[in-house]
Amino acid sequence: MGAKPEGPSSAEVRNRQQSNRRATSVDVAAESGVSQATVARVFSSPDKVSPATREKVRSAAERLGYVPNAIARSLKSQRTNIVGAVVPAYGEYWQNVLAEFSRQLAQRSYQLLLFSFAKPDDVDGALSSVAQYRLDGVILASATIGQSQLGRMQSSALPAVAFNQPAAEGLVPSVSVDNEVGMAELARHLVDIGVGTAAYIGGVSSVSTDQIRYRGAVQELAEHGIACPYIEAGAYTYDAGYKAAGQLAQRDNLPEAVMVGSDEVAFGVLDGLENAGISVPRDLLLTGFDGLPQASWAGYDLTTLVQATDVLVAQAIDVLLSTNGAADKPASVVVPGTIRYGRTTRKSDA
Amino acid sequence: MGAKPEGPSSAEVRNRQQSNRRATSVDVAAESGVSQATVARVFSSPDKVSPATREKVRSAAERLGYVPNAIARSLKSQRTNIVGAVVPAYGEYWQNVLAEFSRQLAQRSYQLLLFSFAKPDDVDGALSSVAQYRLDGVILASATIGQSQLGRMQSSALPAVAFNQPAAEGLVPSVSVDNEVGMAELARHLVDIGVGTAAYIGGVSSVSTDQIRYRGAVQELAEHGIACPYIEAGAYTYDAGYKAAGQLAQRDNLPEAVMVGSDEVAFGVLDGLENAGISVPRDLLLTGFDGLPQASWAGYDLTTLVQATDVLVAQAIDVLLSTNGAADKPASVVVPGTIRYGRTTRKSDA
DNA sequence: AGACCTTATGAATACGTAGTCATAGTGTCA
DNA sequence: TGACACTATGACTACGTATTCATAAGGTCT
Repeated sequence: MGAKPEGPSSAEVRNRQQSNRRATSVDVAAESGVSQATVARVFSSPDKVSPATREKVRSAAERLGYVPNAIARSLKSQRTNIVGAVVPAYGEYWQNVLAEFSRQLAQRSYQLLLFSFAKPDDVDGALSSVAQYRLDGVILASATIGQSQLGRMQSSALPAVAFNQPAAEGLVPSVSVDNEVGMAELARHLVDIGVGTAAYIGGVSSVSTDQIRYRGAVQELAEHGIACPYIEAGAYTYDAGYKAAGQLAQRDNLPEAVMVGSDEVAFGVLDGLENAGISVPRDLLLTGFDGLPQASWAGYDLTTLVQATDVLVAQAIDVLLSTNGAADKPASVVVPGTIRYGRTTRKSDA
Repeated sequence: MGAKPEGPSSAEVRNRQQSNRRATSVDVAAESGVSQATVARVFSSPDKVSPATREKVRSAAERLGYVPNAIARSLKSQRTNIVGAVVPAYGEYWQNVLAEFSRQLAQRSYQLLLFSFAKPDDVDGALSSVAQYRLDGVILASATIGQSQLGRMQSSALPAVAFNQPAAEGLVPSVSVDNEVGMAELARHLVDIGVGTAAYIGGVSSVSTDQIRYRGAVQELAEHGIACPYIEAGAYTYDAGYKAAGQLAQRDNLPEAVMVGSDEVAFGVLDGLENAGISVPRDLLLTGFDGLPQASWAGYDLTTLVQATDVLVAQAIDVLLSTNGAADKPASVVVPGTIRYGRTTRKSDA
């Protein structure tokens, strides 16, 4: 008789497993002989509970396999500990950014809820989806989020931060790399090594980062009397770059250098040029933008502007989670980039 | 007097904006003169409400800027419409898989909640985090999720599916590419083109996919009297492959072909070999595994086993969302891969 | 010892929705 | 016309937790 450890409790357990219902704080309260309020306190503010009670509750919880229900917690406390991210489904750059967000948010014990979209048209759907979950904040990545959509965000109570989306400045707090200066510095580098003619290959000309990066290149080059025609690849993909390079190669007057608006496109351009018999850097110099991991791979070894993704992301999270209602004007953080000097601008005839 | 469209309503709006509180179904009910229940029905099962009422409620909701609260809905309905994903934070392969999951889940109007981890030790934290949210299911990616952790998943009520994680078979429903046969087919391809000696470079030898892929290579090669020593790169990264290639190059007896357990490592191996003056495919043939987008890039043009990520993901989602309690044994889906023939196994002396 | 403060706990309530049950109204058939 | 089926709607409750308020116990100070 005396060897029976906890009679009613194990019956409890069996009942619950049978009914296949997760244990609640009420169950734990009954099991440990305290009130539901105390159970809640044990899991949310343990120091308000005496050590003895705490232990009693903890062990009861363990026995029942109790896990606090974050949904209920969120409903009551009005915070979800979840940050949303509206991001394009594809693209090396965004995948890297996303991974970094996820990592840093996890460190702060936030989760990341993903709202990805394949086509720009899907953004609306993603955004209205976002509104349903009462997130603690939302990251708006991708420049294909329109002004009107940003405006709607602005009027909603949801804290938001635009990531690398210069067009959002003034509407929504934003964090970006210094696109214009970065591209200008790359241009300056080309000037320094004696380039006399150049061209620029962008992804999609209507995208704000594309425009600003191009502007940086044009202005810097113009100061040295160098023109810089714009070529549109049509997408931010390897293939688009590959094709653009093919067309460029057919021209009779090849520029001495080509500046590409993003690394992923630049890889395509590089391979496309080689395929057309144009050797980089022998026949033509090449620069990228973003600083993707692949840019450092020996196969490419691309000169590019490296975005400090970790810093950008850290800033974005700071802005997002410290959005006190007292913000009169949306913050707008700009982080400088760093040039990575690769073989694609190493003049062989130097 | 008669020109005043809706007196109390606009006051309502102002009050709410002032108090900065989101409108609820109760507010909408008051505004439109119906009960809260009817408002709820308009948004969850519209066909149970007469068209007239429906319209009345919709317009009131619009006026108040009402958006249904998914948290409350989830609490009540016991389903969240959210699927969790436990995934390594880094690695090309996982990033691609994740993007595909996100895309396909969005299509089925599910959201993806990300639990990424940087080190294998962080998996525990991620998993206990997962348990708090009452997700509709969870995707366990990465082979670094241990057996005991899988066992715990199994006993929890949460539907789970292991993605490309052969070790999980029998414990948890799983979906994988056919690692063993895939690698064997690559080996067979090498045999067919006359390779006489080979080596295998894996990532981490304790990982189950690594072991199974190696087994596939070894067995097929053994049938043709070819040995295949195992070399461990130490990580599933470009750098690890690059270093491994450097060490391999110092040997005096170079194999005719090297099979690498994953594309990302293979890229490193390729560049590392070239760096050591070993030309692929002239001096050595090379195969990868996974079928990353970069494998098709002209710069690499790698022979590899392409995983049909879209199919794998679709299968995983199916298994996850159709997990009827009636499943006696965990399903275990294996999807065949397809060889991509690139320049890295194109014998120049043929 | 009385007044007072601190700590630990419980009872009760609210978060915003979905679903159950009851009810009034409307139409159908014999 | 009465019995019956069906539709549209409202009142009410439950989901599982956090928090406020009240209360009891214990400790401290003069």
